Amino acid sequence: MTTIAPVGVSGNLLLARLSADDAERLAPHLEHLPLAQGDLIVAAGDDFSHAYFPVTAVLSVINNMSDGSAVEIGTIGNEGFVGIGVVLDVPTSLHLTICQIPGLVQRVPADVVAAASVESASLRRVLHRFACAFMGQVGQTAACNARHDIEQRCARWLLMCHDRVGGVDTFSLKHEYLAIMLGVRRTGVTIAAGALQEAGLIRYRRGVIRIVDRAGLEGRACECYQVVRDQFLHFA
Amino acid sequence: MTTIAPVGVSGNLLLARLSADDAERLAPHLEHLPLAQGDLIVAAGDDFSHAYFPVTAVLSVINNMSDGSAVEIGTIGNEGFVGIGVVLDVPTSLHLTICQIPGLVQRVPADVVAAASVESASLRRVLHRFACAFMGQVGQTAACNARHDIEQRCARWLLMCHDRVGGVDTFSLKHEYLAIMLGVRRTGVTIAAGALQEAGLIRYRRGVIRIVDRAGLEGRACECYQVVRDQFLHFA
DNA sequence: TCTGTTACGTACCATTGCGTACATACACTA
DNA sequence: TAGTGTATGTACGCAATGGTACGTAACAGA
Repeated sequence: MTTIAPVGVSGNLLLARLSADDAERLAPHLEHLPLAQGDLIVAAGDDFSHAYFPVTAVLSVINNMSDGSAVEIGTIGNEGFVGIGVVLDVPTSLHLTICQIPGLVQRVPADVVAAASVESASLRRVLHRFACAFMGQVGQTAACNARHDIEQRCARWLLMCHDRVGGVDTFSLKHEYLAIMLGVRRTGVTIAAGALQEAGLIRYRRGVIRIVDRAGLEGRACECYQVVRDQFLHFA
Repeated sequence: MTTIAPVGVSGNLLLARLSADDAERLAPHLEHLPLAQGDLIVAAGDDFSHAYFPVTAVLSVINNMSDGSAVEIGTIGNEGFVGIGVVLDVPTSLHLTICQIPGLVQRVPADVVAAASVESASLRRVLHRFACAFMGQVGQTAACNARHDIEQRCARWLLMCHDRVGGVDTFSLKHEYLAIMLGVRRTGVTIAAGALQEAGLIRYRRGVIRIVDRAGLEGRACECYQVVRDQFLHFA
């Protein structure tokens, strides 16, 4: 049981935006949790035990296919939370959510969040608005998967991660995981990432990527990066 | 101003499921509206004037791209409604929504639905649950677009339409529109539809399609059809 | 019945991405 | 410093799809 206080500028942006009153509803129940890559947040079909508010971790919301493959439909970092169903009276998660970039999350028991969002219109509003923004992200991803090539999507994904790890240019990410996220072959990512590295935009070293030229990367990414970012800013 | 009464078995399934009390909140404001193919429901960035409850019409929620192309991210028929933002305190629509299969819709002014869903937990619950189900559909579509080929997606789309037009085997649908929905070339749809027709599953005649062998069509569709349908049943 | 329009069918080549197999190189450990 | 596991790089044939152009057939209206 920890307070919301120590998170400071690198805390979860939704929590940081809450009124003192709303923050007080959650604070006694907030729990810090370090996550490693691959850690399970919630499985598809399971009930949410908590709502998760990433601080430095980046989480992937994943749609599993019957053939065992998986495709990421959305990414959630410190700008959002996992557990939209908790505030929509739907206890069960439709999707698998895992930790993609290791880091810290805060979590609050699902029933606390559910009750608090029933009581407080302002809290409800913050969480509902994120739900809409996330819906926008998933929709943009659907279109992106239909129309954009691997290199563009790869660049977009790296940018979205970069935004969320909080000023750090280097983070851990294997080609193989990125391939799963994008729903493409591992070698497809190797080729795309190779092109981005050749252009001097990123630097790969055995599972660790460094963003070298962010602006250049934005130029290679599809519009979806900007669209989703603008939607979040609009709903913030 | 019409009542909910005359819709009968072919009415909107969400409205039909409301308690007498909740139905009474909306009934005085319900308005019937016939729609033609292509009619605009709400444009991206516009505020919702109404929430729309399809009866026999099938609506497409569309993500526009900067190059002018468009990709459908979800389909809404008599099992749902358009205007999730209305009940989530987000007045603005992120997406373009148009009528894809002509038919009847019912609509209620946005402020009425918003107020009613604040007052009634049971109404809110029905609408929120649909919002989650729709999120599931959009997510499945994102994965589908990444992994499944045109013929599978084509079959899936036809089945989803067939489910929603209420027992009618024949409906109006040009290859060109379907191509836009799937985010593929028009000739790609022609080839896929040709294969389905060759197999005796459908019959095309200048913009009018007839579902001949529904079970066969289900065999050609990707898993996404069943997944989305099961999700809706689960949330109904 | 003629004619124009529209929707569908076909064809061709370029490109992308898949599936697979295998080679290389880095980092850790002994 | 050699060995080992793992992450990345490369290669090749094939299938799917894109972009484009053009042919054909059904329907509508004159």
